[in-house]
Amino acid sequence: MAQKKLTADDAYRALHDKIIAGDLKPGAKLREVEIAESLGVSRTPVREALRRLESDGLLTHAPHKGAVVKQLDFQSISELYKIREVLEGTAAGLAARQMSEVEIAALYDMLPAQIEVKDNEVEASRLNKLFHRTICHGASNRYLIEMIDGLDLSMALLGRSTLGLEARKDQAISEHRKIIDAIAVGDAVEAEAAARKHIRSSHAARLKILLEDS
Amino acid sequence: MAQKKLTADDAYRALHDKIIAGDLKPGAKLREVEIAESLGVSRTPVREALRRLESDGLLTHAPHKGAVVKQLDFQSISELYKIREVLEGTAAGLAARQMSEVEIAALYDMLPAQIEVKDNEVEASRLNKLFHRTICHGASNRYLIEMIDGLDLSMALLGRSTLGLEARKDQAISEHRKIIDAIAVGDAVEAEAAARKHIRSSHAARLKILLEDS
DNA sequence: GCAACTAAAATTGTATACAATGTAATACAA
DNA sequence: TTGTATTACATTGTATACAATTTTAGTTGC
Repeated sequence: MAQKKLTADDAYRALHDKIIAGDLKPGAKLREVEIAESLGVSRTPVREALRRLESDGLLTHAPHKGAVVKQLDFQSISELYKIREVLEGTAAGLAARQMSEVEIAALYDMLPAQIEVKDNEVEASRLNKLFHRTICHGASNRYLIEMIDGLDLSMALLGRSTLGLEARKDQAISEHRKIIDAIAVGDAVEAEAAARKHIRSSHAARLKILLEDS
Repeated sequence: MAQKKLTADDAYRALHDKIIAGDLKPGAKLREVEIAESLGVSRTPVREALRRLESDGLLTHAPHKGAVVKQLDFQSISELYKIREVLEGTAAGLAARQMSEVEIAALYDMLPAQIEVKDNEVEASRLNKLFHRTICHGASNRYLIEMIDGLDLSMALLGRSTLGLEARKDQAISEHRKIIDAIAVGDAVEAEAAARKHIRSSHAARLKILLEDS
C-alpha cells in the first residue's frame, strides 16, 4: 500500500476536518503527543498544524496550557452573523457588477441539486457552501474571499447546519434564487440587499437551533 | 543586565516590527538560521513566528523554499482598499449606534494632536491608526476588529504612510471630523458614508504615492 | 475531613540532530 | 560557447532530546 509520508499540511487538514465534521467538539482539549501518535508523525508538524488552526480561529491556545477547540458564546455568534451579512452582501453586490453570463448560468444550475437533496444535511451544507463560494469568487476580491472563508470556518464550530430544519431549506433556496436574479440583471443594490436578508434569516434559523438544543 | 529569555512570541514581534518599520522590505527573503542567530534562539521558535506572519498575510511561504516578505501588486492594493472601505464604513456605522458620550469625546480629543504633528510621518501614522482603532472598537464586534487589524497590517507592506503628503494630512483631519460628527449625532448612514469616502480619498493618495515612486 | 504544601507526572516550549528537498556550481559533451 | 547532467552545498522539514511550566496526586498538619 501507499503509506505516503505525512506532513504538517496533512496534519492540519486532518485536524481541520475533524473539527468541521464535529468529531472534535468545542471545548475538547488537544494534546500534542496524542495527535502525533494517532497520525504517525512527531510533535513538530502537529504543533505547526495547531498554530495554523489557532490563527484560523478554530482553537484557543494558552501558553504552556495547550490548545482547546474554541467555544463560541452567544455574543460571538451575533457578531459573526453581523459581519457575514456585511461581507456576503458586499460579495453579492460586487458579483452583480462583475460576474459573467456563464458564471451566472452556473449559479442557476446549482438550484436543482439544492432542491433535490433530501434529509442529507451534510450534502445540503456542501452545496450551500459551494453556492456562496461561487458568488464570493464572482466578486473577484482575494481579501473578501479569504475573510468569508474564515467566517465559514468559524461557522462550522456551531455544529449542525441550519439547513437541517426542513422549512429552512426551502426558504434558503428561494432566497438563493432572489440573489441570483438580482446578480443576473446587474442590480448591485438589490443583490446586496437580498444577500443580507438571506444571512439574517440564516441567523434567525441558527438561533432557533441554539434555543432548541439548550 | 536583564537578558530575558526570548520566546516564539518575541521572535514574532521582532520580525513583525521589522516588517512594519520597513526594515524588511517586500521581496526580502527570510532565512531561518540567520534570524535565529540574530535573535539568539533556535530555529524552532523562529519557524513558529514565520508561520504566524504567513497567516497574517505578511509573508508568502513555499514548501522547501522559504519565506519571503509579501509584495502587493496593483490589483491587490485596489482590492485591499475596497474591503477596507466596506469594513471601516461598517465600523463607523455601528459606532454611530453604539458609542458612548465619553468615547465620542475621546475621538474629538484626538484631533488637536493630529493637527499639531508636523513632518513626523511615523507619529502621524500612529495617531491615525489610534483614531481608526478607536472607532473600530466602538463598533463592539471582535471579528470586525480582527479583520480591520489584519488589513492594517497588510497596509504596512505598502511602505510610507499617505500622511506624508502635506495636503493629505489636512484633508484626512477634515474627513476625520466629519466622521466623528456623524457618529456624535448617531447618524449611522452618514457615518458610514463619511468613513467610506475617507478610505476612498486615502486610496487616491496612495495611488499618487505609488505613481510618484515608479 | 479539609486545607495547604510538596512532589511527581504530564504537557508544552525550546534546542539540536538528522532527513529531504531545492539551489547553485562545476564538469563534460555537443 | 552553450546546454545538460551531476555533484556539492544551502535551506527547509521532521524527529528526538532536554528544559520549563502546569496539573495532579499524595501527604501532612490542623
